[in-house]
Amino acid sequence: MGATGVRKARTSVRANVRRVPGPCAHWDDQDADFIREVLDLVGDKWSVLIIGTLADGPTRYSDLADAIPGISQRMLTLTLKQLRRTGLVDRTAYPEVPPRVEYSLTDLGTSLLSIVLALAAWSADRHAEIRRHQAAFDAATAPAGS
Amino acid sequence: MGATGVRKARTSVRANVRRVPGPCAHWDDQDADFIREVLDLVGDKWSVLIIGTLADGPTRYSDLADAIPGISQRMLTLTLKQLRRTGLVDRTAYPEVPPRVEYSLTDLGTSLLSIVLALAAWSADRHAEIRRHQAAFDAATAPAGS
DNA sequence: CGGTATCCACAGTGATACTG
DNA sequence: CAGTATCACTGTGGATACCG
Repeated sequence: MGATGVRKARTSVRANVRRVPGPCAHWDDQDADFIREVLDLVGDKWSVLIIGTLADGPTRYSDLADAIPGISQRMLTLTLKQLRRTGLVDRTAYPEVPPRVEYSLTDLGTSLLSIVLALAAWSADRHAEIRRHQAAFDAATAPAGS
Repeated sequence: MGATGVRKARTSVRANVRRVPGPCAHWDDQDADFIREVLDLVGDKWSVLIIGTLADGPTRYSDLADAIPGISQRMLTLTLKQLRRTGLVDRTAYPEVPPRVEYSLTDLGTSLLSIVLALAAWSADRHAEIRRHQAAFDAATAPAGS
């Protein structure tokens, strides 16, 4: 991997006592924006599903639609375009008739996939614990009323 | 870490040729739902910022509001509640006057933080590359018109 | 101080129909 | 087959005002 690590405190000597408008020790405002961008990209309803599907190899438009039940043509097209714009997926159109178009993960997309996989592992691992917390919280919060 | 790894192909022997309604090799529909839940949680506008700020240690409500410029009281309260419900943050109210309330990351929250940090590192690392792709894509897409 | 309640605007998404 | 166009709906989030 290349130069990893969130850029550290670029702003001179951050005093030992944090002055308020400094967001947190892990990233500065600038980094926070990058994270938000990636989160906006990946946090939408379909991106991760598409990336996961493409991880199996190049896939045709209609196969993607089949592999991801519930997605509309509109959202499939829109999300793919978004993903392409970010450089996460590639599009290859074969000038045949009937037309055939294949989408595939770029290296960038593959590198993101590994993080998504880590998140997936975390989700699966902690899912039960989360459910318990939710149940406990809901029980403690809404015990009023019938 | 406990039993990590996204649960693998529970559905008998998945034929070597993927039959369409199987989403992808990395997770099944069920896992996909878990991921979506976590993504919904973390993909919203403020959760990650709050988690990052709380990573520095227990923080008061008003300090959070100061540390995260632009957040409204409504969203701060709402997001904290959501985070609490999921078991990612703890709330401690001190029965003083004036009232004092501190929020802190739970172990669960801390474990998620490490993944978020990985994502942050990825963002910072690939940011320039992404920007290039976006610029190239936009140039190739909208060259028509003036 | 640490919230809650109400109203409103808008971006994201789905359904449907049409096109190259 | 692989999209695009249009419309309508809904959830998310901002502004503001009020409460314990």
